[in-house]
Amino acid sequence: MLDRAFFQRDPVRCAQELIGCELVWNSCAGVVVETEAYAAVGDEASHTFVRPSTRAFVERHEAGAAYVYFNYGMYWLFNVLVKGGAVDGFVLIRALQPTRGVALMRRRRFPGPAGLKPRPVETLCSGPGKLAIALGITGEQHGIDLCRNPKKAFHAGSGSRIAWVSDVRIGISKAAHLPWRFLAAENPHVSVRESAGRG
DNA sequence: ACACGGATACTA
DNA sequence: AGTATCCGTGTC
Repeated sequence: MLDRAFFQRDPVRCAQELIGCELVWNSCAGVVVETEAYAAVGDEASHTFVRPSTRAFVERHEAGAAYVYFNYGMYWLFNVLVKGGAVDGFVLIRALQPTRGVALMRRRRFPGPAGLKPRPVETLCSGPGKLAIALGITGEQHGIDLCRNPKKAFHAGSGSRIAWVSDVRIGISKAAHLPWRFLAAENPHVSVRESAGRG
């Protein structure tokens, strides 16, 4: 399980090194294949820029705390607090390659009677809203310590370190030019492929 | 292309 | 109270 020291560095470096790690969430798990870094200071796209409540969250929680928030009236988005390095911030987990609990993920993502054609595994966690549904992450887990319980934690990736590429952040209207999105190279489980000419 | 839908932080 | 905004997804 990744310890607190892992998250006591700057968010960009954490976002890079989380690629290839495994996120374990109860009986489900997946390899992190897409992340984005946000800085707590000077980053217009970070909640800390406009929300006093988020700035208070940074103050009151330790590195490795889960920051879960509700967006677009429908989706929970899962971040981890990074604190204690050169700058504080968050890493948004944007996509996973499922490794355990795939059947349960499929039930959560596509409830109701089992369809005649099952959705491909690449669609289960290929986005921040999708992976929260697939893992069962909600606001109930907001603020929990991800360095305490191995059943809700990041774990070092098995085998060799996965190669990542960087790209601009997506889905935001401000400070989107920063190359703070990181993806596992040529991985079909990411939300959006890297734009041309990057890496 | 568009609808879906709620928390947060503004203005007043 | 009313308004603008928001790190998204599925279907049109």
